[in-house]
Amino acid sequence: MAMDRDQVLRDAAALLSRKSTATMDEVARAAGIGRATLHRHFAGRDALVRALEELGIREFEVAFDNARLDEGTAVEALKRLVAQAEPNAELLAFLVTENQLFEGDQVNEGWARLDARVGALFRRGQQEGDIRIDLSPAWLTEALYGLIGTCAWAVMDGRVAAKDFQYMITELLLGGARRSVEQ
Amino acid sequence: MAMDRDQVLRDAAALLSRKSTATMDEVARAAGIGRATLHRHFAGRDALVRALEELGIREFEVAFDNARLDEGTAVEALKRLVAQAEPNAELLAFLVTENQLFEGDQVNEGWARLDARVGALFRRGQQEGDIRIDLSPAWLTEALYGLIGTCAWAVMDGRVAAKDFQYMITELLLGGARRSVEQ
DNA sequence: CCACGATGAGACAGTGACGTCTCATGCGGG
DNA sequence: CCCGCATGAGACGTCACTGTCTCATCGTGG
Repeated sequence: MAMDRDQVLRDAAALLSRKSTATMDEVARAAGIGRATLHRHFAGRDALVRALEELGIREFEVAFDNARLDEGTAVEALKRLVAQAEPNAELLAFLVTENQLFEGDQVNEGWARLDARVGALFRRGQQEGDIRIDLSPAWLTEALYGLIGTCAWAVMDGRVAAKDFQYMITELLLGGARRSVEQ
Repeated sequence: MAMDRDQVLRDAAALLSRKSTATMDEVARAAGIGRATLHRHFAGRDALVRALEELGIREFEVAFDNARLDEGTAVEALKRLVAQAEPNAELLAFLVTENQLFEGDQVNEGWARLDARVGALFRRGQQEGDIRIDLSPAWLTEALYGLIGTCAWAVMDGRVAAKDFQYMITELLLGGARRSVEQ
């Protein structure tokens, strides 16, 4: 009976990230509930999107905490972060692409905080000599988001195996595609 | 007087990739034309999206040809490809995220051909020993698209300088973020 | 200078999604 | 066992977008 609000939001994100013009009815069916129930819990489409944003921020705050970004090397922390982010990758994919949220230059405070944490992680890696300094933390942050979203889509479409999620992202982001001598 | 059809499509892609629910009126204003004119050239929203798809495929076919993917090493060819793709990066970003185009598993033939060319490039790099074999060509292809789109957005939002476009993508995709010993 | 073609602005009806409502169903707790 | 509450299905009016139309304007070529 009790509708799993977070699960509904996750299903909505999975659909909307691929078909952003989806109807409220389509969203409801994708989540396995009726349209009326969807409207009972989210006043409208805007409210739904804002709830998605809130859930995303909340989940990633938790993921960041669980990844213990301050422990060990930045590289190790980044791998933990990707692993923690996986369950909400589709949500991230939706939020990254749906930038109508950030209209009017009033970037959401929560996102700014997350951006700062990721940026700080890359900056720490640069200071410790583990991360290249010719790639800006801002770009590395964007690239991390982009690769997580891209991989989430690739998994959804069956082009990448779900079990390879963390490996594909971290290996590409950290090591790159080029085959080095020592590898 | 003469409306630049391709430029209108590019402006539309830049807007729609960030706000996929944008109105036809918003698209027209973003392109600097009237709504009536937009409708004169594109029968409707579907026709507009299909025109975007066609333009994207056409432009990237040309970009691929100009990049001469068969010449030199795969790494060199990839760098040329990214450079050639830059003018249409926003278009690619829209097409990659707007996967409602590919409903019903009837993937557009043109896209399949482009995918095949990129995949073949990575495969050649793997065979020649320049590209890692533990990252599948399918994933590398997706990652390339994703990074181009992500970088296009980052440039649009001012988080990455436009002049760094090619460098940021190729260096991250090929070399990764980790600082190697010999670098 | 004139005529033609394209464009922008606005009006107009049609349409489809939205948001709200009611009612019947079904599960769970008391 | 029965009551209560959440849900699903459907109906309904509203509204925003759509697609088409007309008309005035503009600049371009003849």
